[in-house]
Amino acid sequence: MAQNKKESFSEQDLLLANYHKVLSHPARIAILRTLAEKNSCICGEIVEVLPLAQATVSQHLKELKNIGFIKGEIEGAKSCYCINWEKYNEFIALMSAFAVEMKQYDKCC
Amino acid sequence: MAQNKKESFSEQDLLLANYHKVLSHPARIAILRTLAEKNSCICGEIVEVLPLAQATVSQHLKELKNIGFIKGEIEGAKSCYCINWEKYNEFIALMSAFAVEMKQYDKCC
DNA sequence: ACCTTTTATCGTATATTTGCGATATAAAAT
DNA sequence: ATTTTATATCGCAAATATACGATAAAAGGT
Repeated sequence: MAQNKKESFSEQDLLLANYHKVLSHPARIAILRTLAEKNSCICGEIVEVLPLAQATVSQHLKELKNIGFIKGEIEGAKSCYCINWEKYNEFIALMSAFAVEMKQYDKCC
Repeated sequence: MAQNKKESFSEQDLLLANYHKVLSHPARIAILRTLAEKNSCICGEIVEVLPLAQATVSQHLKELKNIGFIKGEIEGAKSCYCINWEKYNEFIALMSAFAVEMKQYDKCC
């Protein structure tokens, strides 16, 4: 970026961009899908399904956790992850609000 | 990336991730909002509003155009941009489908 | 106590993104 | 014809993201 101009943008635009950023990698999309489908949440199973090393998957899981899309609990030696629907819905609501806000002006070109 | 593993993911996950990627920068969110609000579409006006150089804004516009979220027409020396709602709606639909698909399994943790 | 299993983190290499000045292009204005 | 205005593109520097091996940490099994 040469210089970081991100702080010059509005809080709302930054927030929305950050949500999108977390979903901007196919591995993280695949992790969410796997968590939902498998209904099992164990980290090792995710590593098995993805074409990535364990360290890499762990990193992606961390990003999903940081933004709040998933929750993680340690169960003995294993880690149980699951989707945090509350947060996910919050994001969907934010997106919808943005879309509605935009569409009310739809008279361009 | 050391190695590019992106091709190992499903078409659907790649597509969804790419849409999100374009929206993962506050400048591009701000451009969409500006296009919708101003209802005017002239590139110069966007440059004025954003805290970025003209070259940088032009680059962000290109990315939005590549994915199809905006359309651009040359009007003499100026460029008129507008939101491509068809494409935007396509993305929203894809997202919704993903959310619905996930929620049907919601029994985790 | 020791080994195994499972996951997180560190360090590092490589790839990609971001940002901008300089320049090209092309139409409009003088 | 020349200058001005508006935008796109090139080339490069800096910042971030991605990937993974090595290693740490922590619990379970023997």
